[in-house]
Amino acid sequence: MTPARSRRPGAPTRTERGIPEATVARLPVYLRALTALSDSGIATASSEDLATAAGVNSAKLRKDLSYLGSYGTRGVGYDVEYLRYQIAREIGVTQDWAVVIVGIGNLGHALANYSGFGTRGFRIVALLDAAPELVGEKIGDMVVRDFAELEEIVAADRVSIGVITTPAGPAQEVCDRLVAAGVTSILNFAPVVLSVPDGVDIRKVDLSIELQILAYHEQRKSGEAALPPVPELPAMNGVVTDLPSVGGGVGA
Amino acid sequence: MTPARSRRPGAPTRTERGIPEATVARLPVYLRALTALSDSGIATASSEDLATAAGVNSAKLRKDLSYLGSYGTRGVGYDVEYLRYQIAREIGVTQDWAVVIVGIGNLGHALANYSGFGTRGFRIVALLDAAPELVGEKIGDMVVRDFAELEEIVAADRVSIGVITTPAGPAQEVCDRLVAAGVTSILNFAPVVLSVPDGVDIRKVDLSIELQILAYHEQRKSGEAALPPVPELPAMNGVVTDLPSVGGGVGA
DNA sequence: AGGAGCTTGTGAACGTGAGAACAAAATCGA
DNA sequence: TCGATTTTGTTCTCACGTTCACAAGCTCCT
Repeated sequence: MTPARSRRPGAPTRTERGIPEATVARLPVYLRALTALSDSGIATASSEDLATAAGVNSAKLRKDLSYLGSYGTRGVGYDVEYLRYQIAREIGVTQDWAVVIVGIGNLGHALANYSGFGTRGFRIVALLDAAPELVGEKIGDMVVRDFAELEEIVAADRVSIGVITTPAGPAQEVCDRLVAAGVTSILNFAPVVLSVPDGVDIRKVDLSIELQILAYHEQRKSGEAALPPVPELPAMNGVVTDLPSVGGGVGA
Repeated sequence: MTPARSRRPGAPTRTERGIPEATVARLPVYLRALTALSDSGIATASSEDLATAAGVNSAKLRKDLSYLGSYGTRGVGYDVEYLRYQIAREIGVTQDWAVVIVGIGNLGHALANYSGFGTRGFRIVALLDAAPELVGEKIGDMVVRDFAELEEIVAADRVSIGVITTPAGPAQEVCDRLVAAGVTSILNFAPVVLSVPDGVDIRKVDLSIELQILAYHEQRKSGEAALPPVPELPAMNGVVTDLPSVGGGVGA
């Protein structure tokens, strides 16, 4: 065997850059699992414990964490509080991010009422809508303001994250205005593909797509033998195609 | 060369099984793009056109479509209506799927009010909540019913898809009840990892995770040089860890 | 003090997905 | 009728992500 007593050429140099995207997407899940363990009074957890709590494979979890650094102790596990802080810092939720929500329809309302933003990494600084009948409405301790005030608000509060909960129609225009105002991250609930310049991050949440993916698998389960044959240029009655936005309210 | 005049050993046998998961997740996007093209009165589209509308690479789109069969015409493109029908059929939205929503808090309200389910592949058959003060409330043309009626409703309406919009606490219990009642696909908005038996599909939509992913990239953009050094077992004041559910309302 | 027993961190194998490139097939014009 | 042009369907290659398996390293017990 003769295990070459490990002495790497260069220092390990914590990667600090280049965490795989798939790993980034799981870090918030680990953070939540760690919080749950912490609330249960558990001070130390093995990768197996953590993996179970987060619903993933333990090898994957260990590899994911290894991108952040070596925060565990062999033979023992991870210190829950310490690891929790490290992940929170890596994600960036040890500071508060200012957020605006555009489009105060049903979904915008729901997000605005959501009473957990203030002290938890994200701070809603404005609810915006272009419909005059909505402007001035009170939601929780906030008031809906006119979409025209966007630029002013973004500049004043250093807003970097925008949430779009408008219908599909005005979404691209709203997006363009957000980007022009200086927002560099967008969470889009409208059922459209938004185009943004390089340097702007965009993520999409789409209820209808999620349901359709479930429907596909559901059909596979129940319909095994009942699949209709492939029709040749069929009668097109009752073709189902799309689901409109959950949000609503911003006019042109 | 001697191109063996294509005559495959067996019939081409449309795969009919084994469409890659990544492709399945994009089919609804293509469906939406096709609907948009159709609404614009466009009868034929090339893979390039479609790819632009769907926000993907044209080679990827062609490969995705090839899993469904050969529905295009070389030198011409795709018949919009025909392809739209084929994708809708493959996904399974040419039929209606019965859906129940459990947890009529802010988000549950928003989804219930969402006026696009009826004629579009999914039909909400019940809104359920365990809180007595919510039961009986009218939302649109539906009435909130008691969660205790779940089993009866699932059996009567052949419900196969359940949407969970409760807080984290009761989510697993609600999930277990749904599964026991016969639901085999679940869309979960509660911020917990749900465990389900084999054969049950589950998908998760999580606002706080999406925001945290954006925050990570945002920090990378703005914080380049401002990253604090790694502290050794730091003071844990103000650590941000998690965001509670958007939904709410189901009591134990 | 030394060995037994755990658990992390990581190298290597494997599988899936993305993109480039091109042959096959269809239309259109001469 | 035949060649030029267009666009699909598919093959090949590369990159990424997942999982296995194990050496390194830590603690605890004797």
